[in-house]
Amino acid sequence: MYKYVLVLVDIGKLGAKTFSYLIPDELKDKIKIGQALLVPFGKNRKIKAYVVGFSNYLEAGINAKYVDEILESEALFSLEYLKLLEFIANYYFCDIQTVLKTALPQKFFEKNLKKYRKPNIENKIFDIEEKEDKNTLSVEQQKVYDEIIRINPETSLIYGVTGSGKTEIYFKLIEKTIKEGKNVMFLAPEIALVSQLTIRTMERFGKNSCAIWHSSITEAEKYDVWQRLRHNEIKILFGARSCVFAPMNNIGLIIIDEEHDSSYKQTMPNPRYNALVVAKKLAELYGAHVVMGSATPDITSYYRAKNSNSLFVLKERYNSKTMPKVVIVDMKSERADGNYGIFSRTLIQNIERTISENKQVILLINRRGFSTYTQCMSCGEVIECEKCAVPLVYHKETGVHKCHWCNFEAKNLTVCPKCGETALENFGVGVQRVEEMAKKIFKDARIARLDSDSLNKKNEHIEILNAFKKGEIDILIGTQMIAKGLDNPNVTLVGVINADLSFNLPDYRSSERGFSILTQVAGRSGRGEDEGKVIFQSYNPQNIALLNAQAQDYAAFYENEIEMRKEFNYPPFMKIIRIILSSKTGYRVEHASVEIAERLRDFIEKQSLPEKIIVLGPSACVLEKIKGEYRYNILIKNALEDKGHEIVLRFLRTVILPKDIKMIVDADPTDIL
DNA sequence: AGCACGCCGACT
DNA sequence: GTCGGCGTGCTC
Repeated sequence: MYKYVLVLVDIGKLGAKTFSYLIPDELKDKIKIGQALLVPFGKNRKIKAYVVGFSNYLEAGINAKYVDEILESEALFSLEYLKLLEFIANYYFCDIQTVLKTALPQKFFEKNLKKYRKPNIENKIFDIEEKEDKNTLSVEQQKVYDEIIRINPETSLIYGVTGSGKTEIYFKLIEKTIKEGKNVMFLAPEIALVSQLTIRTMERFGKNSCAIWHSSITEAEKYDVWQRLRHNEIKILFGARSCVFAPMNNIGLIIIDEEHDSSYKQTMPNPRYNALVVAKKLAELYGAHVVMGSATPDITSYYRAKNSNSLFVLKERYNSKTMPKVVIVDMKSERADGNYGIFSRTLIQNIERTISENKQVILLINRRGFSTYTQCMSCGEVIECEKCAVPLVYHKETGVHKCHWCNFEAKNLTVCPKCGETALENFGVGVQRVEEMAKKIFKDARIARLDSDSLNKKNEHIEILNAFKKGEIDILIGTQMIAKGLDNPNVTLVGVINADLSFNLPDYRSSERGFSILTQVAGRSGRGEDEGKVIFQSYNPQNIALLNAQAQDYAAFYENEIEMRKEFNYPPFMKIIRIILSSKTGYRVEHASVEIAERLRDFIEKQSLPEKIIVLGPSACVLEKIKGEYRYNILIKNALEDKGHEIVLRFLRTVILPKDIKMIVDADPTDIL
């Protein structure tokens, strides 16, 4: 029997920590993992703490106190659950407390200790009419479904062009899983998509035993859903990234729709987890299956699926709709012909025709604000954010120069901060400029803009989308937000103002992202009866990824991309772990980075695994200064999967940094800027 | 978070 | 000379 119980407490902004307490005799055998205890903390304070483990010894110098009592005898999570979180902590190089703090609803840590009543909230915001199951699978869909069942891989990838009806296959799989008495977790990358999916699925399966889990549901609801999950009252759980932390038992199937989407990876605070990785681990723990789907799969997912006989392809559009016709317009020759505008003649003509036919247009410009940078025409100074070393972006609507990295805003900036001349000019094209130009050119058209800056006003986003759906808007102009999910049969033209933008970031995944965005927007065109058209404007029309996107040929894109990945040792051939060091003082981080990289190389050399782990850097990050912090990064490429990970983890445990230097470790980063 | 310890300005 | 400012650090 154990002497001490290991407990998680939540102490303010510093995050959660674990502490050890003595188990009093009367509570021996009664304390279990996942229970809430009342423990003394600091001077005459009592706080709530969750049981996360047991032990028989203490670190030197610690004076353990006794547990007061058990607050909630019913466990809120299981040992398996903790194991999952432990895996995440190791994989993403952070401590288990941080993972626990992210995973558990905040309500768990509430100060007041009064007993919780079950909140009388229905986690069902929808009015659902159950529809009859009259949708039969097409021959191709049925074939894919049968193959998945026959081969039965742990992880399947359905690669199907937009509109090929992946959802119908998901439904069949859900049906089968539920019949077998198991539960389903259904993930989508964004809350809006989760809602759509939920409605469709509930129409099909009824709304009983369904629930939703993502960062925007209320704490009370989360608490309620948590309890229902613990009592196995939920059969289908819909959610976004954080849904993988919901304590669902008896999972038989995890569906991950739009698996290529970068939202599945948490980039900001630790743990920087990827829901796909967690889902696979979850599935492993429960003997469940993972089924992923995408029209533009993640290169790594596709590679793995292809090489493990778990790739399933849907080639045809459902209801045999034709794919939209895609045209690339060479903006260089447009200039040579004297058109220096944002819109090519082809695009203008097509927009005019589309509107005159009472059809709708979507224009994508992957850049917020009015312009891309502001320069002084007197001294040449480019206006940068003082804290971030990136150009400030002019937002005409609000008359403000804004930093897209720290949200700093300079108001009424009319004179050059360096030379004092009134000679500032805005260069480059952002959504706001496109909107302005479009309003000038298409005077009679009803035009709206949708980007993350227009989200400030509540509900504006939804109102715009509704208006567009109702046909009250002719041209919808937006950033990549509009590339996803929009299903509007009246849209027959999609224009991409600058198709080169996404390809030109100094990052190994920029081609993949570019291809994916272009393919996704292209898929917004021609979803109804009429054939769709897509126009990509480009200054580099020979770009292979762009041509692949034009041909909507993922397989060709994949073949090119995988060659590059192989040649330069990028994923899937080697995994990346990125160490970012930062500090207010530039030379301090630089020195620390050099030292750490050296020690890391030594450490790895001692393992004698030549060429299996490569350490690159340190080098200044592409974004070398953010929020006043200078940034350096070390890139580790690892061909040993888990073993390499383990070596890096062991090394990192030996690192002690001066406190003015911060370190972030990002496993499988989505970008390396 | 709370509560203690700790080293510099204006007060009965 | 002291009361108290909230900066920093610790809580099993």
